[in-house]
Amino acid sequence: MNKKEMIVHAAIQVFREQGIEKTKISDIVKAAGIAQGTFYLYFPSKLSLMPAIAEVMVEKTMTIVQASVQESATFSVKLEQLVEAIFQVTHDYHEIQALIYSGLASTEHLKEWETVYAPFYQWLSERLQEAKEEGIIRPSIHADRTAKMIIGLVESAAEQIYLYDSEQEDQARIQQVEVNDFLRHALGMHE
Amino acid sequence: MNKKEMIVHAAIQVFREQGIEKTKISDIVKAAGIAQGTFYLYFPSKLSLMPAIAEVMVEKTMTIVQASVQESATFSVKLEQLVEAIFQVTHDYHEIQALIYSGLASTEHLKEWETVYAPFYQWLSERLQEAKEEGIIRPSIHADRTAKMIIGLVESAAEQIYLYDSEQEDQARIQQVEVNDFLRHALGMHE
Amino acid sequence: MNKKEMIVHAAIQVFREQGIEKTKISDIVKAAGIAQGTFYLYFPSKLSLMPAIAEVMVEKTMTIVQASVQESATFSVKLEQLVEAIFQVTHDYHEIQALIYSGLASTEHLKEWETVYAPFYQWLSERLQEAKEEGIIRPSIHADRTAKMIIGLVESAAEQIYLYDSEQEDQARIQQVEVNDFLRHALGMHE
Amino acid sequence: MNKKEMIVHAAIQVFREQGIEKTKISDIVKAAGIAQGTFYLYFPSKLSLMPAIAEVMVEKTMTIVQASVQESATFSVKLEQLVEAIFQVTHDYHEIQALIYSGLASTEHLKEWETVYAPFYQWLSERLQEAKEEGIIRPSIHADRTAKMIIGLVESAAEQIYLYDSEQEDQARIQQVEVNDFLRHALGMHE
DNA sequence: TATGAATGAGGATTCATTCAT
DNA sequence: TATGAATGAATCCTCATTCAT
Repeated sequence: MNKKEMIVHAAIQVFREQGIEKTKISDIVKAAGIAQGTFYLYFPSKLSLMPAIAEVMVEKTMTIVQASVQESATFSVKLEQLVEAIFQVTHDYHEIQALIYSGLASTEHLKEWETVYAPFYQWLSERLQEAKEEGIIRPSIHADRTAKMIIGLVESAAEQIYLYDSEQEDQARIQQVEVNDFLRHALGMHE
Repeated sequence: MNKKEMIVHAAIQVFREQGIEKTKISDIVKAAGIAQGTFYLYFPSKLSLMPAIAEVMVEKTMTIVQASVQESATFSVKLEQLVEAIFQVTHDYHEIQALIYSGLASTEHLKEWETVYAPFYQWLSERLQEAKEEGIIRPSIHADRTAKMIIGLVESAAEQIYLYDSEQEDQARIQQVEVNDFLRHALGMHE
Repeated sequence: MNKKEMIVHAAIQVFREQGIEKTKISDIVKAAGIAQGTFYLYFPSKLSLMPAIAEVMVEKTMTIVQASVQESATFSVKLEQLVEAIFQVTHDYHEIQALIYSGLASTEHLKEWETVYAPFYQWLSERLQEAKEEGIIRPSIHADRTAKMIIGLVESAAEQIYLYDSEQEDQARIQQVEVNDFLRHALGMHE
Repeated sequence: MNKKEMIVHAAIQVFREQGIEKTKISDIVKAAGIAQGTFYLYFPSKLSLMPAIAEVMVEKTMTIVQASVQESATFSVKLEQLVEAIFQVTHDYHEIQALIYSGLASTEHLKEWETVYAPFYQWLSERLQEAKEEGIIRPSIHADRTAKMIIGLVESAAEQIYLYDSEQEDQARIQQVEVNDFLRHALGMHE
């Protein structure tokens, strides 16, 4: 892992522990095990870390999603596995997701959001397209748009749980079932 | 408009222009046309503004929603009008929504989120309950949870538009249709 | 004495003691008995102090010159008194003069030099003009130019002493005599 | 040109462009086209460059002076040629002269000033001595002191021009005539 | 209530200098 | 000799907060 990656990973860790506002650059470098000045060789400011962090987070998500979703499963199961994976990532990293969101939103890095999320959107879009061709979901589904909508919906549903009821695992289970049900109907799935 | 409101409105304006992080209290008081010290007569800190801002925003949203949704309309139409209203508010205030989100999320004001959004959730939950009782939507719908899910979905769908395609009104139209379609199926509406 | 003046005087004192380079803003504020931040209410940087310091120094010089030079004295004596005064000021403040020079020279404040020195130049120019009219100095003297030349010459002669022989008062005496002699001839004075 | 000279010349160039204070060693090495660490193989610090720069400047001056002043000319003409040469050098390098002055003055390198200027002072002192022996200038002239005084006077007169009227060549001409006149009288030259 | 100059702790940032390669 | 990434002490500067008026 090179220095830049070390900084990003240290930042994720520290941000999770104490939030962005309260995190000093000195905390990040301490966690990364590098000198104060070294930070500035790679990033001009704290906020400029955000796109790099977002990228890592989406990669993590993709990794978990791809590990969770079995190629051989039916689309219906795949969808459940996707929801499961997103709830999982949100559970593990919900502080970070809020941070990324605000970090990207509050800066000029907005445009990078699309780029960063692109592989995730694309992956789901392809799965939807297949399902549509197999007649498993209603033909009126527009794969690209629906992919974004589903990811948005599931993330927001998952965040709601950990936002308010951060301890209650039960709530997560119930919410997840509800989301699956909601999606199945929304997509017009039969069986 | 009293001083407290002046501060809140000045803050919304300045936050929209330069983001939360880059905004100093001195910027806010300058915009509000008051003295530095006066701020502290009304708010103990910059972040304590957030719930007040969120409240104003949700009020704006509720006002628009209630103005848009006709009591006499069918549930199906009501739902469309709700989507329309949320897209509208998001269009006008999408920067602020990100700010509120990050502002509430990054502080200890998290708990207030629920309070602030409560009237909106409740309003939709009641509409869903009615529709369920009238047999217009599937009986398996859990009104409270679904209300949150719908608002989350519609907001995230609307934000996606204004995040990337902030100028393209057409995109908004198409996305809106898609959302309506998605919701109708998800709720299991017949007719 | 207002805060701005307090800062300028503290800066002069500290610069004399330890030089510009080695002086931290924190040293200046400590000497001025004010808080760190207060400095920045009045000056944006250390170098921006220079014109203000130069002004004070020229005022000091003018004060000493005017106290030393008797209105009733002959021009010849006035000139000697002027030389005496400049050697005096240079003796007391030679560190500062180098600082002012480099401080003004190394920044964009060059134009202010003229303004700051103007009253001194003018005072001598008027004396020269009088002497010319009285036939005490040669008629070919151009009062304005010669005033600057004399001040430049005497300052540089005085600095040379304190630059190299900073302790040797004798050297100063001899150099002063030499300068007076030089000037008397240069001006074509017959007593 | 060896590395040491490359560094000195790069430093002169960068100092002229942005002043001493604002110049980082990294700027100098960039201009010199060498690596950061290489600087320290030749100079222990930024300020230790100053004597080397001063030396180069005095060499330049001496070269111009020696090229301008004809051995065969009368002392009167030699003096004019000297003034001409100093005005020339000041015109070309007045920023640097201020820098050297402040650079040498603000450090512990003060003693080196004498060394660096020595050949120039000595050259003029010898010319004055000759003129004195030939009875061309008044016998009361002290060659060594007067040499320093003259160089100080001419440099300060020249700087005044380029400090304020950096574009006005006419001013330089007039000032030069005045200086020559002033010197001729000061030295008590007949013929 | 309202003011705004003053505060000073906190943290960002710089940059001369080092040293393993 | 030459390199340039890494260092971290030194210092700048900000800005939330206070308080005398």
